[in-house]
Amino acid sequence: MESHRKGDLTEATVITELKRREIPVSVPFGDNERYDLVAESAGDLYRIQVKTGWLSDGCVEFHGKSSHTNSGGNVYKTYDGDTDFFAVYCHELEQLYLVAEDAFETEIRLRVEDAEIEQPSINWAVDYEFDEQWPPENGTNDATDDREAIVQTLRERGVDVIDARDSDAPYDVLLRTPADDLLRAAVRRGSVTNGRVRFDTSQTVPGPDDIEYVVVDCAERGEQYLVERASYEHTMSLRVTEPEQTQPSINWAADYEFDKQWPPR
DNA sequence: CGAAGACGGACGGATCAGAA
DNA sequence: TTCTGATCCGTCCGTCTTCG
Repeated sequence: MESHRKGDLTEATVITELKRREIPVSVPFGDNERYDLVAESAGDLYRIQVKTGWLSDGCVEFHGKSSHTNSGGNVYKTYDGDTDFFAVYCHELEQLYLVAEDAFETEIRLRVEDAEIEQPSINWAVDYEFDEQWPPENGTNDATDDREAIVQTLRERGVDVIDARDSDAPYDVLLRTPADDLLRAAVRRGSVTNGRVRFDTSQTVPGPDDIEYVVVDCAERGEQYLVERASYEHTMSLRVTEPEQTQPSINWAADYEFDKQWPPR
């Protein structure tokens, strides 16, 4: 079967699977969007890109990238931020998987058969089965756990941190400088996507009137970053690898490492 | 060192718009 | 009407990196 028909079949199958679970599904008008479906859970809308998974060496494999050809050859583009989840349907197994867009870079293999050598890095397919992943967690408990862990790490650095969790204050913590100043800060978990440390810059992060800093903890890089809230307006990411095109406006993660920024001048 | 994951690329197919 | 380039897609494969 040619690729487009197979893709259509997969999309139809995924819609059927979602409807069978009584999940509200919408299909964007036209095919100009980089997601195929919108699914609703508890009032939240999630963009879903449907992918066909194929069985290879005991793994369900799929690509989280699109490719096309131009005069310069092949061009590959990831769905960086254009979708929330990949719904992967494997026709051989008749199984639907749900993988978060930020769970990998360009490709992931979900192991369905036992590996000859057990490795902690194995992505077991059962962990990604749709019913295991849906509904997406709203993150409330995770956020609390994250904040505690981040605060703990800050204290291990010797920073005097006052946790404002139980207050109504817009900030998460107060950071006491060696000069005895108290700085209002939000703490957020960061993750590496396409060579950039990204963190939540949505409306849940207070504005520069309410906080002075955002502490970003990136477990993947084992690093904490200190970002001045006034240094960005809406979005912010920190470059960890060289981009294809160098730009003067790049925010290099190394410049924001906590130890380099603390204490603030 | 070997196995598995990650990454990048080649290739084939379809559709559409614009130019010749 | 035909051709070409751009924009999508899925499938397959080679190579590099990581880890036990």
